[in-house]
Amino acid sequence: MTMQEMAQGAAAAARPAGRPRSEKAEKAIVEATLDLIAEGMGLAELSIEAIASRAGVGKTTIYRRWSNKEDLVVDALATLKAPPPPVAGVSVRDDLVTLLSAMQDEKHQSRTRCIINIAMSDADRYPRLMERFVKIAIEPRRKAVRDAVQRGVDSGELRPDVDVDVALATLSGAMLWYTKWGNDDLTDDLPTRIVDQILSGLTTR
Amino acid sequence: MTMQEMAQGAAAAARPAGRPRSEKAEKAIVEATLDLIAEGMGLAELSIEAIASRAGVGKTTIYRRWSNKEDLVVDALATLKAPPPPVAGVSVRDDLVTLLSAMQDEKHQSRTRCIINIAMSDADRYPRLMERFVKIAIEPRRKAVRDAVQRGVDSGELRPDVDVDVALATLSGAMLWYTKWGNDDLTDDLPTRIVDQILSGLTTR
DNA sequence: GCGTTGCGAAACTTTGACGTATCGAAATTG
DNA sequence: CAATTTCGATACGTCAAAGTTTCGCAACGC
Repeated sequence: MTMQEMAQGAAAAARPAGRPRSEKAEKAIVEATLDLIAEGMGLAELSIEAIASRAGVGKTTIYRRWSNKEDLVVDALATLKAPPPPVAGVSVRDDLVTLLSAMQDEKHQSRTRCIINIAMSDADRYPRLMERFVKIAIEPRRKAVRDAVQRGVDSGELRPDVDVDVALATLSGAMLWYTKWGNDDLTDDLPTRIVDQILSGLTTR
Repeated sequence: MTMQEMAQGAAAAARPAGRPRSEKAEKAIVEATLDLIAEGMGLAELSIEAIASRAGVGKTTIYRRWSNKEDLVVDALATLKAPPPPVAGVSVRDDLVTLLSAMQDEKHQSRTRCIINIAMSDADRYPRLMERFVKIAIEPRRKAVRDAVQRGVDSGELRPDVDVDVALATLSGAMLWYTKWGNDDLTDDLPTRIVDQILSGLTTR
């Protein structure tokens, strides 16, 4: 074995000779998949042929990489690097408003709308997909809100007996509710109204 | 026309002679449809043949009554008479706990699990179905919570500046969140914890 | 340049559900 | 009993999508 062969084996991990797989095609396939999901297509209706057509790619090129639809979707979703929702600053109230506003904005960005659609519609079926999906998409957002609330408890800004889990469910659930069944009147001040009302409570003081 | 013919015409609305349609078969079809939906089958995967098989019925018997899948599902869902969630009593807090507890219980009853599954998964596609579905399943529950909150505002138990819509989203959304992504630790006191925390707020007093 | 492998396009087979038709049996009216 | 209609079962043609194969061309290593 020559030194060149050794170096090649280590670096390229045994390039098998022949035309290398197109990185561009792979990208296009993943993009097309996410686009179709973002447009509201459920996993059941999502067809390989639609993906191939949208990506301008032959079906062969897809099947050479993924053996079935679920594998492809798993990988596609994995590329949605959970952007740690915009980090926050000083007051709990402002942090929460920032996080909820980000959630609201994401409903309009087609790329992250995937997350909502999949999570709401196809979560139960496709359990294998869900495991990974929760990890990459749901958990970071959950953690961001949870951390903000916990920070408030630690700093004394919030009551020490606050149930962080319930607070998380309340805040995120409210945005979820409006996203799904709101009357399209998702005004910009909605996150503010939600946060302020949750923080101050409903009862007369 | 004899009197007998008249009476018969009025009572049976012109029975056309021949074997009458089996009420039992009709029931079995609707039941099978709801069962399959409750088991997590989406409308896309739901097949007429699966319904016929489950109901122990020929496909003919289905197609004789409904011309397509959507019509059948609409009628099936319509049989889920929205049970006006258990009426409430005196304090807003108790009323809300009652309503949220009812929501929690319904997640375990397969018959009403249909509502959640359909609402979350197939709401966007099938708009014609949604119109009727919202009316019979979503709206009554929404109204019950909203009324309870409004009652509290009117009685002075809640602050007069409470945003009823936001309160509704907060309460219902929290339960929705737990139902969908909760850690299975849906303890019986969850509704109590949610209501109490929303009522009292998070900030130190 | 030559062998190898990937490419997109298209043809192909298979699968599963749709919706219709047909069958003998059963239920009902007259 | 005769006519009519529904019953469950099954077979049928259609269609959409899955998944496989083939083809001519392109890209890479040697």
